[in-house]
Amino acid sequence: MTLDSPPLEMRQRILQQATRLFAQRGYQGTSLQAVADAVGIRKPSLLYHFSSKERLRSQVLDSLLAHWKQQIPELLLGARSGHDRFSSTITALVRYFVADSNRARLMLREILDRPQVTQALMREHLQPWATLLTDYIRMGQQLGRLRASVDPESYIVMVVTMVLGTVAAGDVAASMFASESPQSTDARVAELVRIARESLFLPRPA
Amino acid sequence: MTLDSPPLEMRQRILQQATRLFAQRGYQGTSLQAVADAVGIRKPSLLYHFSSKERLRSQVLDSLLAHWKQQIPELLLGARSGHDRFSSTITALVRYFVADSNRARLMLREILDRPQVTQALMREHLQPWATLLTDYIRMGQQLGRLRASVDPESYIVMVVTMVLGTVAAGDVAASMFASESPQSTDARVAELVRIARESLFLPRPA
DNA sequence: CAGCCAGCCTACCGCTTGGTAGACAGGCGT
DNA sequence: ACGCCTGTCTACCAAGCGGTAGGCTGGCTG
Repeated sequence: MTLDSPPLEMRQRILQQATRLFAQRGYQGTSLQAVADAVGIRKPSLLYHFSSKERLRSQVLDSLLAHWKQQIPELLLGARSGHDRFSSTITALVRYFVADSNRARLMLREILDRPQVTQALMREHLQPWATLLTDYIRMGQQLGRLRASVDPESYIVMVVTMVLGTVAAGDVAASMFASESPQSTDARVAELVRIARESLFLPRPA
Repeated sequence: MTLDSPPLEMRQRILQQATRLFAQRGYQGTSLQAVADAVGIRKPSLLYHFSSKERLRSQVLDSLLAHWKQQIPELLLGARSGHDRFSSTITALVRYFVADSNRARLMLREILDRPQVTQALMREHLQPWATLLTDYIRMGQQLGRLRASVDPESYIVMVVTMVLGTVAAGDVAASMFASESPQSTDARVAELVRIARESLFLPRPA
């Protein structure tokens, strides 16, 4: 058989489909057969590239975190003022997850399925940046620009939780309103940013 | 064999264990065998009470929503003023999920696993109360007590998302900070309430 | 006291699962 | 030209799955 199109890195085609399926149906809800079907190969061919389902999971996760590890620094170190930092950070965070909601779903599922493993992963990859952000907040508080009542650590965690939750579960949660509501993801994201901003910054002194 | 202790409504013992296991390991990740073991009976005995795994799932969910359908009205209709209503509603919401975090985990898992089915369920059970809450917010806005920039529907959805996310994923998300951080669930809940309040109410005119 | 039936059991079924063994095809270096 | 090695395949396996058939037992009812 002749291949007219290049194989396009089978490994990455598998990772892509596995990411999608794990995010949508969960790890336990996705069979290797289903992944193989989605890619268009047989199951043993899949197991040739990833020697077990568990290894496939961990490499799917790795590829997601690698993306982060590369993008976070430039975003966080780019902005100048406090307001700049706030909006650039939060819009980058939101944009990353909105661009492909499977990222949020996958992350949330891992948190639910394997809390301890995921804890270790987050600590390893995110801790320096998280503490950097809390430092910024404490600085802003001392300068009198941010509310003194903000608990920096909890605030960061809450914002991340909001973003993850909104992207992964927003549409469904929004269905508690009438079916023909004009509510969109954009509207919810806008409200998220508003909530995050107004609960962080002090109102301008007149 | 003699039964010295009364059977204590086997159905509910099963529902209880199934709720716990579905919340912790997910529906697909929980075998009927595991549920039967947790209860202390054999698998066919379980299937005598719930004729299929799918039916067990739906009745687990029903029992959770029934709790809501009973508690929500009294909480929402009890409070008087706007501030009363805000704090009583949000603390009731938080307390319900904090009391047993499996409730939040289960809800989140259902949202991820079966978005459409869960959408229908939420609409059916929550819609009247959700719209009641948005009415309250709009009233508060016209009275000049709540920020005009609040988008009522999105705001409600965001608060619910925050509560669910905080209870179900808070501990794990908090691990992005150093292992020996003194951060507790209580601290995060307090910050949640602060965020919700400060982004909703207008600051007191001096 | 006889019969029934709710409730739990043992034994089993077909099917899917994650994973393995081993054949085969094509490209590549020697 | 030859052997080798990468990548895919068919065929298979044991284990676990959700679910069924049917037997036993003990308490309630006629």
